[in-house]
Amino acid sequence: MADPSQPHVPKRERARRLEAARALCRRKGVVLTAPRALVLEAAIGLGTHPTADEVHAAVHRKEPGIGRATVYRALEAFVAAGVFTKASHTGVAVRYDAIPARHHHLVCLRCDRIIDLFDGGLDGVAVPDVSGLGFSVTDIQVQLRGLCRACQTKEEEK
Amino acid sequence: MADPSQPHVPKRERARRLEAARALCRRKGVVLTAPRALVLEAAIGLGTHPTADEVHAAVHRKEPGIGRATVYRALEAFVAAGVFTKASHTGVAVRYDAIPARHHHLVCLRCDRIIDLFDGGLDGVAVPDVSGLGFSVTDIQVQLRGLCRACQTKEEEK
DNA sequence: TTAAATGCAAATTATTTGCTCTTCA
DNA sequence: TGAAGAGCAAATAATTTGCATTTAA
Repeated sequence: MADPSQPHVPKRERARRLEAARALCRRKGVVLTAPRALVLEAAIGLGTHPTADEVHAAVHRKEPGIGRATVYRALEAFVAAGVFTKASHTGVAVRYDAIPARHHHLVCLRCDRIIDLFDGGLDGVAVPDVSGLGFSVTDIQVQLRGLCRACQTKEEEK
Repeated sequence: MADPSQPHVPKRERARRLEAARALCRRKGVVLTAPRALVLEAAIGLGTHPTADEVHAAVHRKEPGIGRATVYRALEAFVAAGVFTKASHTGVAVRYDAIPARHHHLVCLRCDRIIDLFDGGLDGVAVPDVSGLGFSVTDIQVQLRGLCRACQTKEEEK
């Protein structure tokens, strides 16, 4: 089931990513148990931006014994270690934005708070031409991810 | 329950936003029924980036008869009309990103597909200084939102 | 040998849907 | 009058948690 809008990632590149991810796990002290190794491999192998359930399905095909919770927990462990990131999402609930004017967002990775950022410099970012990918852009937005003040304090306390 | 990390939005500004939103609804043919008017007011009044449930709670305080589904449907109607946007989230499931290298995303607003974009120009965007907001940035990412090729076709068919 | 990871099932949370009743053009 | 919106309850989907068991440093 190839995804035509997702440029194909060659096998060599995926192998490279996998090796880099393994190395990062080692460095960060994330133990690569057998189930986690499968999760890592599946998530990278899928190539797109898989959901936890898609990863679970792929893993489950190879090793039916592996449960959903294990996959969810492994993915979160990878995110915590900086091996993966979450794309276009924080928190479990949709957040609505009532400001029509162009603006940007500070996204706290710990508490999912979103803070508005009005910044002329960012507004000036030129929209690259992605028509070659068949994509039509209606909106451009910069996300700065990190920790809000409150969460920085909480992290220090740990 | 004021949110200290969210700069306070003065009453005058909120009133302006509310009026602009009402005008946009009129122009887009979104009928502002009584429940929808309350949703609009609550979502803008909350000032932050509320979840559907937070909006529902606020509306419910004023008018206990209004159900959750009505709030969800109203918010989606506003998004469809371009009155609101979704901040930092598309789709209902978290999507994981296995690419550690700096890159950006095309986000399809219709099918929630995420497409990687490697673009030197965007990589060069300078991170603005937001230490004044107490925020520490670890990552900057540009999101281009719009419609992927497949969804453009589907929209035309409608 | 002990803290961390797993597997399963149950619980929670977020969102959607079916259906009937109401409302507004 | 006829299509769109509302309200409620039930269904579905995504994610988390509790707990007994296994595994890796």
